[in-house]
Amino acid sequence: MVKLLIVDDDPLVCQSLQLLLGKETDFEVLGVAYNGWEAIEMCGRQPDVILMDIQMPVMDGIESTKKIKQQFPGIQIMMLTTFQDERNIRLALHAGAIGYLLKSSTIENMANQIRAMSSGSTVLSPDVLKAIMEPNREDLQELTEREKDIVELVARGLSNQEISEQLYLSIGSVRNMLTVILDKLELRDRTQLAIYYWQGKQQ
Amino acid sequence: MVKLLIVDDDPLVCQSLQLLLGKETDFEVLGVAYNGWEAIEMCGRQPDVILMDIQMPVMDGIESTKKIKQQFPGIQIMMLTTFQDERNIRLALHAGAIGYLLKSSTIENMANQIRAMSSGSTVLSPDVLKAIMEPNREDLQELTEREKDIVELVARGLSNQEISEQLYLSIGSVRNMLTVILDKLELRDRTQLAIYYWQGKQQ
DNA sequence: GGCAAATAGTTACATTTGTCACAAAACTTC
DNA sequence: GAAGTTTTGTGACAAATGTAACTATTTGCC
Repeated sequence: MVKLLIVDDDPLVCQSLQLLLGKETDFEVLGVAYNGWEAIEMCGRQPDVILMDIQMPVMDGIESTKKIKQQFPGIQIMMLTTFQDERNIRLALHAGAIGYLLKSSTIENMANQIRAMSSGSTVLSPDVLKAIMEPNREDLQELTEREKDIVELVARGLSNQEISEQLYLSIGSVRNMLTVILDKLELRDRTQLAIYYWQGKQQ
Repeated sequence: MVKLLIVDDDPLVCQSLQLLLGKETDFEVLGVAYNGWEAIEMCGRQPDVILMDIQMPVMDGIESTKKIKQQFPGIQIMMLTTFQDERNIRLALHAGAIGYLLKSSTIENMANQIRAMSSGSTVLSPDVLKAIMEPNREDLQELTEREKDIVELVARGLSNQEISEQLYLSIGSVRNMLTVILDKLELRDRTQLAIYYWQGKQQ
């Protein structure tokens, strides 16, 4: 029997999840909470799995995930979200969540995902996995095409000389463009640019 | 009903998985293959999910995952492995696998993981997730403690000046140590080091 | 005690990097 | 065709980076 706690500021979401998941014979919904604070208080009831919304008033999903994981490391937490927000994925997983799913899943899928999670496996939507594995191109949009080319090569560890050869440019141009890129992204040097490319904005 | 294909060069593993998973009422084991080639041939039987060993003769799990995903994108592939090899994780996921699990899982857990996968979710062991998200410390072992400290800070984008302040060293020492680090890891500059730290060796 | 490694330092040098000012094609867009 | 952006370039400069040679403590170990 998997004991569940549902945390979402929208009562409608809570109720429908409670109703639908409650129908599964191997699930028991211990209760619902409408914000992070209430969620922490309700951990006394010893749930196995918490389904947690990310955006909530009072205390958001990531904050409360951190707190819960500190006090109750055995509880598995799955973040629920309406869209995949790349920034939050990393934060949530670092906070200790082991699932990150879109609310659009069918109940049957969700139930299977919860079962897999309850044994400790990490469950993600495929998009979410992609977002973790692939470089962060989202904020590179303010760059021109040519600038993006340069970023790619810097992120592979090439020197200005090598970049100029790859792209058939003079070194001076490469350096000028790099200055513009660093300025646009508010970074200081190529190393920070490479880190940004692969890791995204720090905190 | 989830239709399965089991691929492993060890007949014992194949047989026991076939026997144990076959007991689940919602699973049907379509067959077993002993290498990547056979696996591709057997995809004609239209499995939903393939459980695939990584190390196999003739054609390994990653190669055949790539091929299968090209020809049959709808088939979900879960890699099975006896230990978590950080290098293979990325390769397997890039090849198109959406699960990466240790063979040591119980059959019940494995069944739940397969069910979650069959709906398209990615399922990973928590260690595996950690390996993807956390920096690659494996080959940093040949460095001394102090050198690792420096690597950490370079990988956060700090300048030599800033590193020397953080660690209470002279800039000269930082630069000397960095030279040694780059030499040990066969890298050229701090940017390549940062990339290596976050991304690991480029294939 | 002696040896090896790790830690920390200095000085000097060559190279790379990043910035700035300025400019000229090439390309869109109105 | 005028205006604005993108792309490309030069030259000069300051700062940061990486390397090399050499030294001095400290630490752990046989």
